[in-house]
Amino acid sequence: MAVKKPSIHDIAKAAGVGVGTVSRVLNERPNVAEATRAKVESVMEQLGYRPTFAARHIRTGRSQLFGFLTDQVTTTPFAHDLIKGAQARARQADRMLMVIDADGDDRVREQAVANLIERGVEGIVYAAMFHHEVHVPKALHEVPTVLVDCFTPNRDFASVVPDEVRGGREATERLLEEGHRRIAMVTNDVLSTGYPAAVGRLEGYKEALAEAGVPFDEALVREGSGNADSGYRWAHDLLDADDPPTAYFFGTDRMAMGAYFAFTEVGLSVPGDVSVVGFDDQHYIADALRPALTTMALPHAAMGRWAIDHLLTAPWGEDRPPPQRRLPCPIVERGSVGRAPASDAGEES
Amino acid sequence: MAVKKPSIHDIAKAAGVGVGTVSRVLNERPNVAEATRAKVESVMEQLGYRPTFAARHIRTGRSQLFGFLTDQVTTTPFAHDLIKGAQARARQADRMLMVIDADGDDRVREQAVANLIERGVEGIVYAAMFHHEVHVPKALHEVPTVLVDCFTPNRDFASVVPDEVRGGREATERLLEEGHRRIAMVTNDVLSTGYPAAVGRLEGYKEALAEAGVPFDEALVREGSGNADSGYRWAHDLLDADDPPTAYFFGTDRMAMGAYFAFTEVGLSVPGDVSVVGFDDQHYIADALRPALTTMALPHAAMGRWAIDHLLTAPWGEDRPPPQRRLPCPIVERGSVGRAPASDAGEES
DNA sequence: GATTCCAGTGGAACTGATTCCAAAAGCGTA
DNA sequence: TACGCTTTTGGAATCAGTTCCACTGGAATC
Repeated sequence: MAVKKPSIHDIAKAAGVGVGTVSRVLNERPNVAEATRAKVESVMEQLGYRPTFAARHIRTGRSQLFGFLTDQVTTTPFAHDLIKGAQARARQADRMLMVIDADGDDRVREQAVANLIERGVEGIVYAAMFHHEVHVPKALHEVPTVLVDCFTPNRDFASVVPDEVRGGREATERLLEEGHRRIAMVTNDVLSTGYPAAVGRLEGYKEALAEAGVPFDEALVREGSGNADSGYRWAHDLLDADDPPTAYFFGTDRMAMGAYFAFTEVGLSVPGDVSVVGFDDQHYIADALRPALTTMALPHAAMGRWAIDHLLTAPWGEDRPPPQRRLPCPIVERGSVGRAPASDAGEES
Repeated sequence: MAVKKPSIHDIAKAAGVGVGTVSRVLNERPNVAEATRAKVESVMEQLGYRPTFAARHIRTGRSQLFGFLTDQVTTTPFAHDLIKGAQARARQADRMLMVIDADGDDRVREQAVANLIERGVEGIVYAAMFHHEVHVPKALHEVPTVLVDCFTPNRDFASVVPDEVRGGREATERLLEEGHRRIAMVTNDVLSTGYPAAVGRLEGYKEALAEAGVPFDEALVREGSGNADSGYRWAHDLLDADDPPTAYFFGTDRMAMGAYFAFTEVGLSVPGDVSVVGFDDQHYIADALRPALTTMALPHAAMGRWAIDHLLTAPWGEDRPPPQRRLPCPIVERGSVGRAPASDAGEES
């Protein structure tokens, strides 16, 4: 059977040196004679030596490890970008990531945090899959923590979330820029949920209109539910109006997709007849639509990166209020926004 | 500043017992007097004791850890189901998962494997994001490994992949069952790639036709490229034929989505006029289409589960050829398959 | 009353690294 | 040749656990 893995002592014996010397070679410390270093290295090579990380960890106290915990059933394809962003930053700092999907189970969640702490993580990223308020395991207070795409009621953790208001504003501005004045907005959830993604995007929409001097018209707003069906229905509903909108801002790409079907059914073309901006940049959908959908990207990778970066660089243990960071949602230009019909264009024409 | 974390020795001293006793309590070993156990536990509670996993690992040699390595830029939302499946199985066995996205970079990949080995992983899952042949870092031979959704040329690793042929067959059978006889098939990639997903699904399509006694008709097959545009174009192309198909089997859901647009444009309704089956079960698309798309699900969660299960239970070190497992792609019935028009129905009617 | 037996316990040895101190070796200069 | 540096080296102590062996003391058996 496989022989026991060699330890630093085996290497020392085989190379005829002391363990200290082997350790020095391993860590590329100075003050090792070139000949000795070569000798030790060749012995390591020969015996197929691999250092045991756990031993180093226990002695130095450094685990070089971060925990990454996602909080609930992730029916979204978002998780991966978040993880990738976090991991990229972690790799730069020579750290690894332990990913756990708690899958909406509170016991699993608690257990996961305990496990991570026992494994000595230097910090934990707690990521939600959509922007909302969360209640986290109390054990998180034992270790540096950053919340991603979520926040606690009393803001007692650092947190990084998308800037929904600004996203909504910029989406609307893009449409105004092309001369549109009758711009419909379908929220990505009912407002009564209080979700920042629903409330904030609408808020941004209003801000942009106000700034452009376009009066807000209640009749152009619908409370959607985020899915394709909802987009389809509300699009038809808005199309039935006396003076239908020339542009649509949907709170999700999925709703925009549903709306595309509605437009196709009534013979309207995008962006010739109507312009559309989505939200989320689910590129599998946005890229696949014809024409491809212009949409606001959620800064998942950036949030993941920010979270790890904060864990790496922030001074922990001090008591000042933890930062609540908002990251912008960049617009992704594809092909669904066009000039407003001349008859409808405002003062710009 | 925060006081040093208490160790097992601190607990022993505080509780007035030996370290051995504390260890016994910690591991719920027998032969500890009830009073002692209670005393020790209360002290642990008081001092906020957390065992240090690394120390246990180093002594017992058990890391309770698996590595999960994805091999390239994962533009797909698939990764997450795979991870979830693997993690669910790992949790059952009280193991954790270290996830690394190598992102197509060979150096990162090598480095990642080395890191995982140094961290003492009990095994590594190497997952591709689409079914194809891969070349893996040689260091993987040092540790039990399972390949997911991929395989090596000489089959020297255990591997678990979707049963593409069977998936293609069952998708086609579903259509035949409803009386369709002119069934188009658009492959999810050009066949010259040799990808099992492209070649295999077509193969299954042919098998199903043969079994049903329906002659294979070259004119009903197109080599697609997987994306929505490709589906849109080939659908129009097929619709232009003298005797257009009554049913379509697309190698990806995205192509099916593109085709939906084509059907809408020419005024055909699904499933009344044409039936459609997709592949991949990208539910964000499949659920969002109207009607929702019937499609074949890739067994991602099942593959992840199988991989960890194999690592946990297979006898390692023996030399028999590693298993090459194929898992079925279950059909997900939604609403896009209907009865063939009477005029077109075969002997079944 | 002596002899087993065993549950309960303490603590030394060990795991594989790092760290640090003391000692050895090498080198230049007086 | 002796002296003082610096460089190089060996190895004990340490980290936080587990494991195992030896030792109690009380109950059961003879």
